[in-house]
Amino acid sequence: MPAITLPDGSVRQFDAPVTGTDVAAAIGPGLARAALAMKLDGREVDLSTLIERDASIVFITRRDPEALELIRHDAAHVLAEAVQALYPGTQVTIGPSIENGFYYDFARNEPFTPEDFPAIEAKMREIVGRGEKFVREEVDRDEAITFFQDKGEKYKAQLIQDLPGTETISLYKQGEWLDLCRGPHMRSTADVGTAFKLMKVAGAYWRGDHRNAMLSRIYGTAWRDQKELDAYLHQLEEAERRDHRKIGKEMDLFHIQEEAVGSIFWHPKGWKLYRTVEAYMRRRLDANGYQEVKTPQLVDRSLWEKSGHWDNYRQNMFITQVQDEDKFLALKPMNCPCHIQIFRQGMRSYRELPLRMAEFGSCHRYEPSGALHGIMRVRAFTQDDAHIFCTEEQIAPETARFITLLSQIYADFGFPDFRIKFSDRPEARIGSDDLWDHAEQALREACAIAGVAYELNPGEGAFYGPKLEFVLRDAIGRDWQCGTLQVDPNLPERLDAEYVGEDGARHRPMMLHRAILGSFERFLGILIEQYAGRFPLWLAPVQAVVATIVSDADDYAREVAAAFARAGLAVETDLSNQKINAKVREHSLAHVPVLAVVGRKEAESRTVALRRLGSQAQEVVSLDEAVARLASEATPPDLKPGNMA
RNA sequence: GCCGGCGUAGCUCAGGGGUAGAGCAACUGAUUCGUAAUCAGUAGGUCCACAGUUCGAUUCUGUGCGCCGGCACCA
Repeated sequence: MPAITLPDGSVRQFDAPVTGTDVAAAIGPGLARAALAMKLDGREVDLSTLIERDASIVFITRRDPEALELIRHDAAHVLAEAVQALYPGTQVTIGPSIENGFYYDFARNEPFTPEDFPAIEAKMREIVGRGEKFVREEVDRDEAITFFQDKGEKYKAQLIQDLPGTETISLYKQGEWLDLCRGPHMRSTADVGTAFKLMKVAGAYWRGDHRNAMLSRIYGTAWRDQKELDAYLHQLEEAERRDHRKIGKEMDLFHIQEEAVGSIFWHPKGWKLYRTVEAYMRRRLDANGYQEVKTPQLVDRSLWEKSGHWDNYRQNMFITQVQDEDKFLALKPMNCPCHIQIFRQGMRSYRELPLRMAEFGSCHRYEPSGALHGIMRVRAFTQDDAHIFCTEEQIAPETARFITLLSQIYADFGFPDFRIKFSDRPEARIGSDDLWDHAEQALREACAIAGVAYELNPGEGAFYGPKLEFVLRDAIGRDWQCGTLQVDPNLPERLDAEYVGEDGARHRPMMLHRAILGSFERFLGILIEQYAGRFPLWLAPVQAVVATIVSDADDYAREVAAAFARAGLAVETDLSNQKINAKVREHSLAHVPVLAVVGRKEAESRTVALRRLGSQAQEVVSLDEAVARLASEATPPDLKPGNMA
């Protein structure tokens, strides 16, 4: 007879097997109404699950974080039913809950369009309104396969076929409609509520494999209530406003045009921003024991053959041939082979290790057209690349040192939070298990030393070694890998890098590929979105505009601008024949952080009226004080007094 | 690369089988004004490219290119 333990530690005895529904009802009518599902001994299950033995229960109500996932998963089922009701002959495949919502992949000859959404949403509301109970049914595997095959649902039949033989096959019914599903579900379709919205249609490969058929995916978002849904939609709108492509245009930072797809035309202001970031990075690297180098763009095929890129990466490389010559040169897609060439010059000693070789390396990769995205994913980019040549014992301390540097740099750019993914050995790999054990252990150790947490990304390491990936999130919620650190024993081997050890013998160094920004292009895109174009003063490409109220102040305005410029500030003047209101508006829209307004009063008293972006307030200060204050604020974080690296 | 959508002035967009329109920006003139748009005027277009249908295509059809959203890719 089951004894049920509740989260508060209390125990309830039942003299016959009970369901979660029974237990909730026994506790009280409020809970009976609110409970959507439960955790039975830690496992999420339907409320209707029969409990025959002693167990602990935690009920899941709409308030709980787990509820969102249930709502979204159930919404996917409701979407599938609605689509099959409206478009007979459509096959269902899978429909999971995802961050912020859900999707369902359908197989249908006609693709869906957003014009179909109102009808589908109406049908979904109807299904939710009916409040059909979700009923779980466990079935025999072969019967289930036959059942779905007879229905013409060949994808579902295949799914079951490929499930491991030990897996229980369960179906969930909602009224007449049913779907293969592991569960759990809430009580009925009514629990989905009405705070959902279909968002977009997309193509997606069956089972995520590009060799398979392309299915029609419908994305939706679903929330606990209308308020949450509205907030989410509002957040999306806000994110769109921050899109770096839009702001890049508004602030005149860069453009891309058809004749150079995937490459960026940096405009003066954009390039100023780029140079600010580059100069900062260079100072940080210099202060951290890196040696900067510069290596060739065009490198003969033979080096790529030795490095293995010619065999494994050629389809992504831009290859050139000079007229009348039989030689193939390739634009480098990465810098590592070139860095090894520098390492190989002369004889290296163990005393030189760890040797940290950095390059702002211009790389070209022929990325698939569909991968291109503004300045975040391009074909011509500049990595803040470095390779650390070291011994096996130095992997952990060097990695820890790297993480510390990276954290400092991300913090300076306004990203105190980032995610670390630890990718360990993949199926297809080279190198002994012993070597992998060592390398993985070293990375784990480094994370421990640096005091950072990571998530495991199993099997996602490079074929030659494990890696850490450092991920930042853009305004629209997309994740971008920026930093990386990869352990590579392979390339030094292939390209024959060696050093003389303490023992007088020759040894292979380890190589750590590492980047912090990833590429300047991607990182600047993320920076633009992070600040929505309202950069902190040290990053802003135009730091101040001196604007006049009357033309009598023109001379003084020029004087103010000259004083600002002498203090190293990027300053412009606006002597145009416009009202101050118009000037304020114009430069605010251009995201200029400081507006220094001068009229007759300021010219006479040798002051300026400072107005900061995003504030209505103005502060009148003396010219000298304005210069001192702004110059100090515009100092890059690594050059601030007391903050030197 | 694949699926879908889109491509009209510098920008944001409207329109539509009879060779195009708005607002902002630009330019000219007037205005000298105290913190988010002063007024008036002028100029600006191979309606992405090519082919087809048509008396006639920017509009319809096809192909290509590019962009956007996904998917796949991302040493």
